[in-house]
Amino acid sequence: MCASGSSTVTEDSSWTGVRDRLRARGLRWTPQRRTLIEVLSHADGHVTGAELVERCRELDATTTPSTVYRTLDVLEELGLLRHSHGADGREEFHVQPEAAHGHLHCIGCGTTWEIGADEAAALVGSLERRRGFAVDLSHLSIAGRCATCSAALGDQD
Amino acid sequence: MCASGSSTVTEDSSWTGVRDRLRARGLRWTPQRRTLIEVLSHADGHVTGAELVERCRELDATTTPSTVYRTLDVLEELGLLRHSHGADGREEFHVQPEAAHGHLHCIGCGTTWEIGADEAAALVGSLERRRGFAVDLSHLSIAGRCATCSAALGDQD
DNA sequence: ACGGATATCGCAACGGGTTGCGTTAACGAC
DNA sequence: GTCGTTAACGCAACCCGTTGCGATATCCGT
Repeated sequence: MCASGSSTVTEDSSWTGVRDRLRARGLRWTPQRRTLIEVLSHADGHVTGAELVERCRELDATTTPSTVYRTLDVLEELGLLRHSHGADGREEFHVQPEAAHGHLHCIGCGTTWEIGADEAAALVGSLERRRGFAVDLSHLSIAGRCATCSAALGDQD
Repeated sequence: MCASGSSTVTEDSSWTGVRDRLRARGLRWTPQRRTLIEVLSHADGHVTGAELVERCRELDATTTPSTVYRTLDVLEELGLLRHSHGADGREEFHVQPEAAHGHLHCIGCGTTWEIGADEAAALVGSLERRRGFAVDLSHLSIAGRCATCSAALGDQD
């Protein structure tokens, strides 16, 4: 729904150029990679590694986990995606990192929200100033309790 | 420094009372749990689950991972420890949570630093104000690049 | 179109952690 | 001390992700 750009979108989101970007680096364009790119080009937002493997298997039943994970690593090096770890420690991939953003995860209800650069500014700025530490926002995952769950705790517990 | 209380500390850090706290809840005091408590009472700071299993095995070669992890869950419920996930998503346990603190992990050199409530105040306060979200500081792990590694990148890359 | 260099594949095994289930044993009651 | 209840144990299997290695196939030069 509403890919940010041209009107007739044929799923061009840098994915079309991947083949050449790989080759330019001496890397190869294989059927397995094509499959994963296909999957990724239809994924928006966040996906776990296992989900990606699953979806690849739908397109090509012979898909192997190791190949998928290895290709994900390559694509991350190319900057086409980023990964972080959810509240449970599992991998979560961010496709098409148009804007770096972190995540907020409520341990009460399990809901996840995105937080943008503006909201994280306080944290990022503070660490940058005090330590010279450059926060990788896209890898940031913060756990806690959302307003609703906090209130619920206050009420009944 | 300054274990909150008596002067001569014989590793009494709530560990001594665990047995009774368990029983008070209808839970049981078993040799396996005793072993884990023994290990925990000598661990300070951060340990991974695997490390704890390892150390338990040193005391009791028959130790089983599942038992250790299950007991860790119980102890966490009792508030005797907390766990978070490192940059690689692996579990990390914080023993004797005297003061909640988060972690900073440099993806360049791999070093980890603790950040206290004061340093996280900016973040915590901002999210609290804007969303009513109560951050679980002890579960917070921030990835990025430390001053040194950032500088190195600027120089040569 | 062919052939060589080597990136990638697929397999199998591993590592950390979790889960289901039948068996054992801790604990409270008598 | 004995007994019954049931928490906890240990095993085996699983899940997600990673790694080593021999086999395959992509790509480049000719």
